[in-house]
Amino acid sequence: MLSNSSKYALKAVLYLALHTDEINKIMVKDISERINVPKAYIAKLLQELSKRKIISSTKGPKGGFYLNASNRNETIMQIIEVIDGKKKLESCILGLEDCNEQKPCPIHRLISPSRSKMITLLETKTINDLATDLELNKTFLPV
Amino acid sequence: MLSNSSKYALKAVLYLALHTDEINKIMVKDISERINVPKAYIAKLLQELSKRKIISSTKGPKGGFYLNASNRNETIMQIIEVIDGKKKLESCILGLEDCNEQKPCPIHRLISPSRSKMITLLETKTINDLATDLELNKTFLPV
DNA sequence: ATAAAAACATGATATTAATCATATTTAAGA
DNA sequence: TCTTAAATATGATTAATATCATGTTTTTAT
Ligand code: FES
Ligand code: FES
Repeated sequence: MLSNSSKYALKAVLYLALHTDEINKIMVKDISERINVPKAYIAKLLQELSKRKIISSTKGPKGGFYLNASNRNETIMQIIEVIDGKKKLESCILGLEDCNEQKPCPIHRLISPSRSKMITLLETKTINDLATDLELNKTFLPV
Repeated sequence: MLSNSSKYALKAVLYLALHTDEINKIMVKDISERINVPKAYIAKLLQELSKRKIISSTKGPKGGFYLNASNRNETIMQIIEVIDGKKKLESCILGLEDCNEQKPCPIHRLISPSRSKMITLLETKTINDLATDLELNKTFLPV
């Protein structure tokens, strides 16, 4: 469903949501340790997210990664899109070129409603929404 | 979501459902051509499915692969399980060791109901069900 | 100005999944 | 019973992901 890279990216961004802001930044070494993902690997992902303005960063001493208010309103899907590309979730489950109601493959109707629901949720929920759940201990983000 | 291998396997089994029985078998070379999957690749998958009794086969001249009545009542999920393993669909989308309601990850509640629905359907629908839809032109299986 | 600390850019290696190849076994038919 | 046509078993190669490494640029503080 999601690549390892997307999972890691999502974890990292949620960690940033809980522990950073414009004042309190965190560097890749610390993120890596806290979410238990290899430093060089998560660094590459964070750099990509930063380039696409999903997260923020500043170089140099006292620099690091963080989320600003605008970043917090990005949706889950935007992260997934940057890392995995959009088609991955929407493509035909049997690998048909294009997935639609007019010429559905044998399992299209079985999974399409559930999948659409899922996609809509991922497109709607923001980083902030998930961070709030975590803060209220409604959900958990183990290492 | 599904591996390439599972997709191919599913296509192949559906093709068998439409075009074979105990009398009329088909050999791997022909399946390969009709579903547009490399011969050596689909051969390996069919052999695995045959070993697990999801499909039937006989060796030697006039031999080939086919579905018997019992095969037709296998569910979609059984095919996926043989090829991909069950955990692939049920595992936590963030890669958490175990996915459950007690300690849900931040997106568990977003996707869990849809995913459960999907899994139930895959566990319920049989090869025969899908083949019937195809025969009635309710669904399509392009190459 | 300069040194140090951080992200950034780029590329190399390792692991896994996808694909291909081939020798062996089994069954049908002459 | 011998030849041939098929699946079967096993392994090799290739391609895609995941992982790691390192030099470059920017910024802060001396
Ligand atoms: S056509 Fe296959 S999932 Fe939509
Ligand atoms: S705990 Fe992550 S999807 Fe269930």
